[in-house]
Amino acid sequence: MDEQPRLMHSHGVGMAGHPGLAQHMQDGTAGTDGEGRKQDIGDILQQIMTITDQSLDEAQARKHALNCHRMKPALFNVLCEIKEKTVLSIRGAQEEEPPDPQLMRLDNMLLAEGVAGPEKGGGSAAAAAAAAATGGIGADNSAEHSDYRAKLSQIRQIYHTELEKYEQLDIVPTGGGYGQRQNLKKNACNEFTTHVMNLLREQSRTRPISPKEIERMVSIIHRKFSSIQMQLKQSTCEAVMILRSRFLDARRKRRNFNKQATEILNEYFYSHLSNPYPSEEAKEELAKKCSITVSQVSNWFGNKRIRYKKNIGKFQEEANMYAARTAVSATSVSAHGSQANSPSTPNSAGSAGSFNMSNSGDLFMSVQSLNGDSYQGGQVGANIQSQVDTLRHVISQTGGYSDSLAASQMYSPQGINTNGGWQDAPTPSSVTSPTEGPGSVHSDTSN
DNA sequence: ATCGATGATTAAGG
DNA sequence: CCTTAATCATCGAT
Repeated sequence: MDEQPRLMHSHGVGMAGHPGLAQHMQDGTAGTDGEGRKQDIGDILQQIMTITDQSLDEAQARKHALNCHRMKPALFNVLCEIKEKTVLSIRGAQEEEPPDPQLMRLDNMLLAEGVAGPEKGGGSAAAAAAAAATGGIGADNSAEHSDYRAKLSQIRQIYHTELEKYEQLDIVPTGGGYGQRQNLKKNACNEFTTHVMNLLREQSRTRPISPKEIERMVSIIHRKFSSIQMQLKQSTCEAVMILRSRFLDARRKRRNFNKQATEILNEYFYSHLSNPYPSEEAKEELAKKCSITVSQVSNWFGNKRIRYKKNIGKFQEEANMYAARTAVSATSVSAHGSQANSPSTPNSAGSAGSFNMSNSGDLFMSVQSLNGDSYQGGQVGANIQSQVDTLRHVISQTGGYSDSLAASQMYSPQGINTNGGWQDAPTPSSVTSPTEGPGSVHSDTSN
């Protein structure tokens, strides 16, 4: 495009298209004195100003005369050749790049995410509706999943409509570049390409534009559109990734466990406070009871342990409560019941099912805390109170702690000593806690 | 809007 | 794999 003035110049000179103008230009280039040049420019400007005065017919006739000039084809070819050598050789270098690995990666990913592939199912809206309609307990999960799918299909739709615009199909400049195009789908790329092609063909009547050059231009356009496509794919990938992280990252859709599950977990925790490492079976059982996964149980215990250890005081009340509960269920049958043989939690929330006192150490601890503060004793009843009394007695004998501060301090010897935690407990996951040797805990306590 | 509680993830160590 | 410790991101109450 930028060569236009020069080419026009060439035409003017070579073909005498505009006698007056050519004359002056020749004069201008030949003359060396500034005086004459200035005058030439003035003349040229004058002519340019008056060029619109010429009738259209006259211009057309002149153009026609140009086109039909006998020297035109030869000159045209020569000029094309020269242009080929000078201008086009510069950018002939980067042709036919190999398939971009990044593009392939993007394609693969889009395919894997179901964005690029064929539409599946009868429209995801229906699927989403169906999933949402199932309702019930699992509704939360499936609803979010369907929401995810709906969003994904939205992305997918945008992607496809956009992609179609930029897709390039069969623009075949057959033979000499004046060939016919076939199967032209109407989209931005093809429209633009044909437009440019037509424009260049039109101009090739007045400018030296070889068919080869048109072809090259087409390929340049295609490259540009390819890069647009690439960008589209890239941003689609990004969108999918964001969507994924938004919906599939469990952290982001965290739901608190329901109260019952928390109760069960807490009961297990506080009744095994000396060694709160449930075995694999225990975890499975807890998971089943709480309707959560085993790894969620593991997470819960991991979090609980660390948070309990970090701030025991904060958990006192909770500890009291669960310990008291355990104690109640244990004492209410007024028997030192041995464990149920399964690694089950002491008692399932609220029900008077399995009364078991996991170990006396824990009870001891719980009562210590009762001794300390804030326990109102409402539902517990007299037998607990008596135990409190007894233990208070014991405590006062052994340690001499008598105020609420003592309670929190008394927790630590349980197993968490100042040096760091339950670490001297038996190998965590290999111990099925309910079948523990009672003595060990006591010895722990006495430390 | 803010803030503590909480489930999940990550890094480091075994 | 397991753990701990730190951290993230959300929930839920205020």
